[in-house]
Amino acid sequence: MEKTTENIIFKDDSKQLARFAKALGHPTRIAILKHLENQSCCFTGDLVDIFPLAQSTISQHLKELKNAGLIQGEVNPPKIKYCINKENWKIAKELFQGFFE
Amino acid sequence: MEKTTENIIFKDDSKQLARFAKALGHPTRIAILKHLENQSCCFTGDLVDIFPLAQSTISQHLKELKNAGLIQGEVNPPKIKYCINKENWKIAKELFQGFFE
DNA sequence: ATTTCCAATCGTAAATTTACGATTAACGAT
DNA sequence: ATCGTTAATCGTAAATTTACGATTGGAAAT
Repeated sequence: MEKTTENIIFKDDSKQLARFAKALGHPTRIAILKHLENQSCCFTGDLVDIFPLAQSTISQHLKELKNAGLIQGEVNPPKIKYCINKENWKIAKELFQGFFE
Repeated sequence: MEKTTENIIFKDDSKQLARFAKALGHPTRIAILKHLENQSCCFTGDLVDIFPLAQSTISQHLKELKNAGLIQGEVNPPKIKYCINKENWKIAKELFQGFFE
Protein backbone atom coordinates (compact mmCIF):
# COMPACT_ATOMS: atom_id res chain seq x y z
CA MET A 1 0.00 0.00 0.00
CA GLU A 2 1.30 3.37 -0.95
CA LYS A 3 1.73 6.21 1.44
CA THR A 4 -0.64 8.61 -0.18
CA THR A 5 -2.56 11.30 1.56
CA GLU A 6 -5.73 9.27 1.49
CA ASN A 7 -4.12 6.43 3.36
CA ILE A 8 -3.04 8.42 6.34
CA ILE A 9 -4.95 7.05 9.23
CA PHE A 10 -6.08 9.72 11.62
CA LYS A 11 -8.02 9.00 14.71
CA ASP A 12 -11.70 9.44 14.07
CA ASP A 13 -11.93 12.10 16.71
CA SER A 14 -9.20 14.14 15.06
CA LYS A 15 -10.93 13.92 11.73
CA GLN A 16 -14.26 14.88 13.18
CA LEU A 17 -12.76 17.72 15.16
CA ALA A 18 -11.00 18.99 12.04
CA ARG A 19 -14.26 18.77 10.12
CA PHE A 20 -16.06 20.87 12.69
CA ALA A 21 -13.17 23.30 12.92
CA LYS A 22 -13.07 23.71 9.18
CA ALA A 23 -16.77 24.58 9.15
CA LEU A 24 -16.08 27.18 11.83
CA GLY A 25 -13.11 28.51 9.87
CA HIS A 26 -14.84 31.45 8.27
CA PRO A 27 -16.03 34.61 10.04
CA THR A 28 -19.34 34.62 8.18
CA ARG A 29 -20.12 31.11 9.35
CA ILE A 30 -19.16 31.98 12.91
CA ALA A 31 -21.48 34.96 12.72
CA ILE A 32 -24.30 32.85 11.30
CA LEU A 33 -23.95 30.37 14.13
CA LYS A 34 -23.82 33.11 16.75
CA HIS A 35 -26.98 34.53 15.26
CA LEU A 36 -28.64 31.12 15.40
CA GLU A 37 -27.57 30.73 19.01
CA ASN A 38 -29.27 34.00 19.89
CA GLN A 39 -32.35 33.65 17.74
CA SER A 40 -32.59 29.90 18.13
CA CYS A 41 -33.62 29.75 14.48
CA CYS A 42 -33.81 31.93 11.39
CA PHE A 43 -34.53 32.00 7.69
CA THR A 44 -31.98 32.35 4.92
CA GLY A 45 -33.48 35.71 4.04
CA ASP A 46 -32.81 37.09 7.51
CA LEU A 47 -29.13 36.42 7.02
CA VAL A 48 -29.12 37.91 3.53
CA ASP A 49 -30.44 41.11 5.12
CA ILE A 50 -27.78 41.09 7.83
CA PHE A 51 -24.70 40.26 5.79
CA PRO A 52 -23.49 42.22 2.77
CA LEU A 53 -23.24 39.04 0.75
CA ALA A 54 -25.17 37.63 -2.16
CA GLN A 55 -28.02 35.26 -1.43
CA SER A 56 -26.19 32.47 -3.19
CA THR A 57 -23.13 33.00 -1.04
CA ILE A 58 -25.15 32.79 2.16
CA SER A 59 -26.77 29.65 0.82
CA GLN A 60 -23.36 28.15 0.23
CA HIS A 61 -22.22 28.88 3.76
CA LEU A 62 -25.43 27.37 5.12
CA LYS A 63 -24.81 24.30 3.02
CA GLU A 64 -21.36 23.87 4.50
CA LEU A 65 -22.65 24.24 8.02
CA LYS A 66 -25.34 21.72 7.22
CA ASN A 67 -22.85 19.30 5.70
CA ALA A 68 -20.72 19.58 8.81
CA GLY A 69 -23.82 18.75 10.80
CA LEU A 70 -23.84 21.95 12.82
CA ILE A 71 -27.20 23.16 11.59
CA GLN A 72 -30.34 21.70 10.14
CA GLY A 73 -33.09 23.12 7.97
CA GLU A 74 -36.82 22.70 8.34
CA VAL A 75 -38.94 23.35 5.32
CA ASN A 76 -41.52 25.97 6.17
CA PRO A 77 -42.82 26.95 2.74
CA PRO A 78 -41.86 29.00 1.04
CA LYS A 79 -39.11 29.62 3.57
CA ILE A 80 -36.61 27.32 5.17
CA LYS A 81 -35.95 27.65 8.83
CA TYR A 82 -32.45 26.89 9.99
CA CYS A 83 -31.61 25.86 13.51
CA ILE A 84 -28.58 24.62 15.37
CA ASN A 85 -28.34 20.84 15.29
CA LYS A 86 -28.25 20.41 19.02
CA GLU A 87 -27.12 16.82 18.99
CA ASN A 88 -24.05 17.50 16.89
CA TRP A 89 -23.49 20.83 18.57
CA LYS A 90 -23.03 18.92 21.81
CA ILE A 91 -20.59 16.55 20.14
CA ALA A 92 -18.61 19.45 18.73
CA LYS A 93 -18.59 21.20 22.08
CA GLU A 94 -17.28 18.09 23.79
CA LEU A 95 -14.63 17.51 21.14
CA PHE A 96 -13.31 21.04 21.46
CA GLN A 97 -13.49 20.88 25.24
CA GLY A 98 -11.57 17.64 25.24
CA PHE A 99 -9.05 19.04 22.82
CA PHE A 100 -8.32 22.11 24.92
CA GLU A 101 -8.47 20.02 28.10
CA MET B 1 -28.47 45.48 15.34
CA GLU B 2 -27.06 48.56 17.04
CA LYS B 3 -23.67 49.95 16.21
CA THR B 4 -22.04 49.73 19.59
CA THR B 5 -18.53 49.03 20.73
CA GLU B 6 -19.71 45.61 21.81
CA ASN B 7 -20.63 44.71 18.29
CA ILE B 8 -17.24 45.68 16.98
CA ILE B 9 -15.58 43.58 19.66
CA PHE B 10 -17.97 40.79 18.90
CA LYS B 11 -16.91 41.00 15.28
CA ASP B 12 -13.22 40.91 16.18
CA ASP B 13 -13.86 37.91 18.36
CA SER B 14 -15.61 36.19 15.50
CA LYS B 15 -12.69 36.88 13.23
CA GLN B 16 -10.20 35.64 15.77
CA LEU B 17 -12.26 32.55 16.49
CA ALA B 18 -12.54 31.84 12.77
CA ARG B 19 -8.79 32.25 12.43
CA PHE B 20 -8.14 29.72 15.16
CA ALA B 21 -10.78 27.38 13.79
CA LYS B 22 -9.31 27.56 10.33
CA ALA B 23 -5.90 26.59 11.69
CA LEU B 24 -7.54 23.61 13.39
CA GLY B 25 -9.39 22.71 10.21
CA HIS B 26 -7.05 20.01 9.01
CA PRO B 27 -6.55 16.57 10.58
CA THR B 28 -2.77 16.78 10.28
CA ARG B 29 -2.69 20.01 12.22
CA ILE B 30 -4.99 18.61 14.87
CA ALA B 31 -2.68 15.63 15.18
CA ILE B 32 0.39 17.86 15.42
CA LEU B 33 -1.21 19.86 18.21
CA LYS B 34 -2.30 16.73 20.05
CA HIS B 35 1.25 15.49 19.84
CA LEU B 36 2.56 18.77 21.19
CA GLU B 37 0.07 18.63 24.04
CA ASN B 38 1.38 15.21 25.03
CA GLN B 39 5.05 15.81 24.45
CA SER B 40 4.96 19.45 25.49
CA CYS B 41 7.41 20.14 22.67
CA CYS B 42 8.95 18.49 19.65
CA PHE B 43 11.17 18.97 16.61
CA THR B 44 10.01 19.16 13.03
CA GLY B 45 11.87 15.95 12.31
CA ASP B 46 9.88 14.05 14.91
CA LEU B 47 6.71 14.90 13.03
CA VAL B 48 8.22 13.98 9.67
CA ASP B 49 8.87 10.53 11.14
CA ILE B 50 5.35 10.19 12.47
CA PHE B 51 3.39 11.40 9.47
CA PRO B 52 3.70 9.99 5.97
CA LEU B 53 4.08 13.47 4.56
CA ALA B 54 6.97 15.29 2.96
CA GLN B 55 9.17 17.42 5.17
CA SER B 56 8.10 20.52 3.28
CA THR B 57 4.45 19.72 3.87
CA ILE B 58 4.94 19.35 7.61
CA SER B 59 6.85 22.61 7.57
CA GLN B 60 3.93 24.30 5.87
CA HIS B 61 1.47 23.04 8.45
CA LEU B 62 3.76 24.23 11.23
CA LYS B 63 3.94 27.61 9.58
CA GLU B 64 0.18 27.90 9.54
CA LEU B 65 -0.09 26.93 13.18
CA LYS B 66 2.59 29.46 13.98
CA ASN B 67 0.85 32.17 11.95
CA ALA B 68 -2.36 31.45 13.81
CA GLY B 69 -0.39 31.86 17.02
CA LEU B 70 -1.10 28.39 18.34
CA ILE B 71 2.52 27.28 18.43
CA GLN B 72 5.91 28.87 18.67
CA GLY B 73 9.38 27.73 17.64
CA GLU B 74 12.59 27.99 19.59
CA VAL B 75 15.82 27.77 17.68
CA ASN B 76 17.94 25.01 19.12
CA PRO B 77 20.57 24.54 16.43
CA PRO B 78 20.47 22.78 14.18
CA LYS B 79 16.95 21.84 15.21
CA ILE B 80 13.91 23.93 15.95
CA LYS B 81 11.80 23.04 18.92
CA TYR B 82 8.10 23.70 18.60
CA CYS B 83 5.83 24.19 21.56
CA ILE B 84 2.26 25.20 22.17
CA ASN B 85 1.94 28.96 22.57
CA LYS B 86 0.30 28.80 25.97
CA GLU B 87 -0.85 32.38 26.02
CA ASN B 88 -2.75 32.14 22.76
CA TRP B 89 -3.83 28.61 23.52
CA LYS B 90 -5.65 29.98 26.53
CA ILE B 91 -7.27 32.67 24.39
CA ALA B 92 -8.37 30.09 21.85
CA LYS B 93 -9.72 27.84 24.57
CA GLU B 94 -11.73 30.67 26.03
CA LEU B 95 -13.06 31.76 22.66
CA PHE B 96 -14.26 28.26 21.86
CA GLN B 97 -15.66 27.82 25.35
CA GLY B 98 -17.52 31.08 25.05
CA PHE B 99 -18.77 30.17 21.63
CA PHE B 100 -20.19 26.82 22.72
CA GLU B 101 -21.36 28.35 26.02
C1' DA C 1 36.93 26.11 3.97
C1' DT C 2 34.13 22.21 3.48
C1' DT C 3 30.86 19.09 4.93
C1' DT C 4 26.78 17.75 7.39
C1' DC C 5 22.40 18.21 9.35
C1' DC C 6 17.87 20.19 9.96
C1' DA C 7 14.26 22.89 8.54
C1' DA C 8 12.49 26.86 5.88
C1' DT C 9 11.46 28.41 1.42
C1' DC C 10 10.73 28.17 -3.63
C1' DG C 11 8.28 26.65 -7.63
C1' DT C 12 4.54 23.83 -9.11
C1' DA C 13 0.29 21.54 -9.96
C1' DA C 14 -4.16 19.91 -8.45
C1' DA C 15 -7.89 20.54 -5.60
C1' DT C 16 -10.78 23.32 -2.87
C1' DT C 17 -12.90 27.64 -1.28
C1' DT C 18 -15.21 31.87 -1.82
C1' DA C 19 -17.72 35.01 -4.19
C1' DC C 20 -20.99 36.52 -7.74
C1' DG C 21 -25.09 36.72 -11.08
C1' DA C 22 -28.34 33.87 -13.43
C1' DT C 23 -31.31 30.15 -13.39
C1' DT C 24 -34.22 26.68 -11.52
C1' DA C 25 -37.36 24.44 -8.22
C1' DA C 26 -40.95 24.34 -4.83
C1' DC C 27 -44.81 25.95 -2.91
C1' DG C 28 -48.97 29.24 -1.84
C1' DA C 29 -51.84 32.44 -3.37
C1' DT C 30 -54.47 34.62 -6.93
C1' DA D 1 -52.93 28.08 -14.90
C1' DT D 2 -50.21 31.91 -13.65
C1' DC D 3 -47.74 34.75 -10.57
C1' DG D 4 -44.72 35.78 -6.40
C1' DT D 5 -41.80 34.56 -3.03
C1' DT D 6 -37.93 32.05 -1.18
C1' DA D 7 -33.88 29.55 -1.39
C1' DA D 8 -31.08 25.97 -3.71
C1' DT D 9 -28.26 25.11 -7.56
C1' DC D 10 -25.50 26.13 -11.75
C1' DG D 11 -21.67 28.20 -14.07
C1' DT D 12 -17.71 31.02 -13.37
C1' DA D 13 -13.60 33.29 -12.00
C1' DA D 14 -10.23 34.49 -8.52
C1' DA D 15 -7.98 33.26 -4.55
C1' DT D 16 -6.40 29.97 -1.34
C1' DT D 17 -4.97 25.38 0.26
C1' DT D 18 -2.50 21.20 0.06
C1' DA D 19 0.87 18.42 -1.52
C1' DC D 20 5.38 17.40 -3.59
C1' DG D 21 10.48 17.63 -4.94
C1' DA D 22 14.27 20.75 -5.24
C1' DT D 23 16.79 24.35 -3.40
C1' DT D 24 18.52 27.40 0.02
C1' DG D 25 20.14 29.00 4.61
C1' DG D 26 22.27 28.66 9.07
C1' DA D 27 24.89 26.66 12.53
C1' DA D 28 28.10 23.10 14.25
C1' DA D 29 31.60 19.85 13.32
C1' DT D 30 35.42 18.27 10.61
